[in-house]
Amino acid sequence: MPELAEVEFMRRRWDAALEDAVTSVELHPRARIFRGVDTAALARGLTGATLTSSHRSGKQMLFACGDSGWLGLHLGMTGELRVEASAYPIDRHDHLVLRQRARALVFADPRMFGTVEWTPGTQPPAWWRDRPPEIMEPAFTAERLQAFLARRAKSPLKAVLLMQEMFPGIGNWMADEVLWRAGLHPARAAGSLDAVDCAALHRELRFVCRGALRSIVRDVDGHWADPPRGWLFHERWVDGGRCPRTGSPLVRETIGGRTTCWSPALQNR
DNA sequence: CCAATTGTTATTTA
DNA sequence: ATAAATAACAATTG
Repeated sequence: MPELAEVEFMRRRWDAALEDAVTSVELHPRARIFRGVDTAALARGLTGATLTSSHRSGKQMLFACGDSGWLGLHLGMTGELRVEASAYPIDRHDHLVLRQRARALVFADPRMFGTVEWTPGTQPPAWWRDRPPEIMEPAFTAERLQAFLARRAKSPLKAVLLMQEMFPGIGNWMADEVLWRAGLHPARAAGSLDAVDCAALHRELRFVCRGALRSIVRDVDGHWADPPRGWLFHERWVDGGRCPRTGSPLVRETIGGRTTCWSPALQNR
């Protein structure tokens, strides 16, 4: 479920725990979510440690745990972070529970496509240093975008927008939202865009990321808020959904291996 | 029973 | 060899 802004929402949930010590750790060591992780070292490193800061890059989160180490989390398709009361009993799909004096921090993920990782020591993990620029940052230029599209010339735009190495945080609904706003057909070959199309794509990528972060991160009764009215988001899963701009029927089909919703009347370039 | 799911990666195909 | 397409992962819901 979680894309850029939903991940940011989850990160901020755990910020309630910063500067507090972890008194104990509960986990299911054999859960697939811990594939490749030394769970004994993770439990040892986190017990008694203090969460000192939290970070996000795309859909990846990183929590600094004092001098002890770094906890990396990815929510996959169905992961979530929650804050529960200190006596909260671990539930079936909760894979990692960090207990503090005042609360319990829970990482749950029914489908276990998410990942947990632990890097001991004071230096952040190598993968964190190599993260690509966020779409909102100045380093995400139209020139970089155009060069990337040229290297994926024959792939449909929809598939290319899901590539995290260039578009960190973009997922299925955000990709559809961006292409809809840019008026670009999701099956259009990435290498066929001229400078004008490319500029439009660049502009709408930034618009959708900014708008999603501004709206979704707001807390509404313990859950994230919806994107603004008028966004494709509100129509894309509705049977008989209509394009918010043209009022014409929307179409759903598999493009780039994912269910894609688009407006034939609007996305004709 | 069948198909679907807002993610990523390994494997297969072209 | 490389890029693109597909299967796989796992659980749940309709």
